[in-house]
Amino acid sequence: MPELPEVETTRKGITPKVLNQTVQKVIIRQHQLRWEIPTSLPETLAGLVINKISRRAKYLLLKTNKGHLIIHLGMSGNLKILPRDTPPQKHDHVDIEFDNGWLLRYHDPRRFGAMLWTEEPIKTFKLLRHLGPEPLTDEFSADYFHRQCLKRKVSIKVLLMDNKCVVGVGNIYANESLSKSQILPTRIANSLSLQEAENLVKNIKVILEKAIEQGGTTLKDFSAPDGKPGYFVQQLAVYGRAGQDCGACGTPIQKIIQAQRASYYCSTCQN
DNA sequence: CAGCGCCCCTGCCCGC
DNA sequence: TGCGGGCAGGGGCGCT
Repeated sequence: MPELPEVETTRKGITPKVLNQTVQKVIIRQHQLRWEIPTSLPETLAGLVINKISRRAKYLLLKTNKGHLIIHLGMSGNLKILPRDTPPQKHDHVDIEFDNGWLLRYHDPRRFGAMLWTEEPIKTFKLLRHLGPEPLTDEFSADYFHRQCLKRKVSIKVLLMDNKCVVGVGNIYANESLSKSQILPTRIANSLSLQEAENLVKNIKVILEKAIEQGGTTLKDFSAPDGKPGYFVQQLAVYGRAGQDCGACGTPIQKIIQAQRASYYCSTCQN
């Protein structure tokens, strides 16, 4: 479900009801996510104030003065803000209740997500330590990206989804960025010219920013914490459009599998 | 280290 | 209508 724009939409959505609020109670109905939720989390969090809500890659970071609650939504997770006594439904695994009467509810059918706690500095936390730059920062520049390309022999699509190179670009936006940049997903990374890398970097930023503006992409069941769907799905040029005509030239969109993930492209527009 | 394939899990859609 | 197979927005991990 969530790539960077969806996680960012979630972060913005929960902030008004969660920031500076005190945790009153934590209910865990299902501990088994990607990693087991610490059994001690309810007692750890009780009474703590969430004093910052940020994002690193696709991880949401809820800071308290004792440590960070780290939430990942995996493929199918979402967070909802609900009135405290809303009855739970299937796959509603965790509730975090606040003093202000609102509830932060974690829902994740496939349970590929995670909810972890760390008291060490967030930058050295194991899962975050080796991550590449955020795509929407200046650190993710054409020069940087082209240097990364030159030393890699994988396809450009696979490189875009490698968190050591750049974070937050998942399958939808990798395909869409390559489409907009007129680069085939199968191109070997080190074959990109500086101009192509520059263009690709620019388009990744443009597409992610536009997707954030539109509340992300709702394919099946993603929605913001207030229940609103994301509207970027209307902008998709290639993702999920196998067999349909390319909007620019009419050639049917192709679908192939790379690294166990679907890639979509126009064989006329992309080279 | 780079590259690659394997999984974790549920739900839905499609073809028979 | 029922059932089996394939596929889905992620990404850490273990192997070569």
